[in-house]
Amino acid sequence: MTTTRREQILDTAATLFAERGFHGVSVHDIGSACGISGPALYKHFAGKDDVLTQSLTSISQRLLDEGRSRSRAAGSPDAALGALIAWHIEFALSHPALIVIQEREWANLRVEGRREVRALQLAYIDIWVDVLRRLRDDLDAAEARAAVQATFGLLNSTPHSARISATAMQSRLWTMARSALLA
Amino acid sequence: MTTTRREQILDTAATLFAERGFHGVSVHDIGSACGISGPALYKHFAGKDDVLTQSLTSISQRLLDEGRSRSRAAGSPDAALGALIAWHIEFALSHPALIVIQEREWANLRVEGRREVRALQLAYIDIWVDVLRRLRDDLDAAEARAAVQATFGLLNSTPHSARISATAMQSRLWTMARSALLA
DNA sequence: ACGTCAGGTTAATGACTGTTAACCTCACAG
DNA sequence: CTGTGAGGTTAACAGTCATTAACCTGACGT
Repeated sequence: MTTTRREQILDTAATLFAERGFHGVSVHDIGSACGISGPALYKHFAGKDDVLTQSLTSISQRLLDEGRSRSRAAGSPDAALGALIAWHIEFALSHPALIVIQEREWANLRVEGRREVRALQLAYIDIWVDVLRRLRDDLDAAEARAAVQATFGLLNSTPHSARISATAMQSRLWTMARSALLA
Repeated sequence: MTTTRREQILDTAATLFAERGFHGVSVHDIGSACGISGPALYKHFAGKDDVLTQSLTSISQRLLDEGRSRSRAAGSPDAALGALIAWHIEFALSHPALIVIQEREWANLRVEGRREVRALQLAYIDIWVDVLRRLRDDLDAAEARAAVQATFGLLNSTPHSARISATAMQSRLWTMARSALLA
């Protein structure tokens, strides 16, 4: 695999941020975990903030793109909902650190980046809301949005538990999310 | 209301920790938000760590005590589950900052405090697991625990959404949690 | 052969951190 | 009265932080 230094930094920084929080990690920590040391980070990023910003935007973009594509590919609203749930679970299980920082560290972004990430997150939510409301005409937009965000909480809980096998967790979360949304 | 300075510090510190994370808040920030300044905090706590520790243990203790009492007071496993869900929602909706730091900042505790908080959290989870397994004999202990933690994720998501009225949110979360657990 | 430049290095910087020390004030028990 | 202790204050501490500056190396196009 051809991981550039840049990607390596983003990866290890995400892990460290997930463990100790943005302010709990120093640039020395990040560099050190990459085999380089401290200020070398500035050859690839404008600063520590920039590392977080790039992480969060790339995560949000990826969730959005794949979610949109899988939802479109589905034949029915019901299939689309199932596909969205499966995709989110797949991502959360394979990238727990990214899920953690995406839901916890966006308050540490500077205004510009925060707006961008927020917009991407809202677009992702909207995909879910559209699909859900096609299956539940009793929900108005605000209620549907609340239900979707609650479901994200459910699916994003994996990093905090994870005692059973990945496949068992996968199918259990899928069932729980589906019945929570359609209840 | 008779809020002592000590309680005031715990309260405002919890809010600040929830907003910017433990390392993102200085003792000057905390004191300043209380109308006192900086080192005055040491007249009430052994240090910054101590503030977080006291916060988290008191939160976990309170969740556990009330959860245990409400679960015992219920007439049936089904009623007990409903009561547990209602209690957790009630707490999460009225103390969003406490919910946030309880699920996010326990890694910043020193070993002793971390063990204590972890034990309280596990005891709380066990109450839920016992009730759930009385209703679902198809779940082994590990699966039930995973399901309960996923439900916590769902219920704890309120601080990140909350656009609809409290009562609407309350009943929606209740329904979602119940059907997720019993699916 | 050679300049250039991407990607490292260490040293230095000023700001900010948690914590301690030394001092002040005032309510109030004796 | 008086003195004592709870609950404040500011000043000073050693460390750590993100960031910049100045310098080094080696691959590589020409």
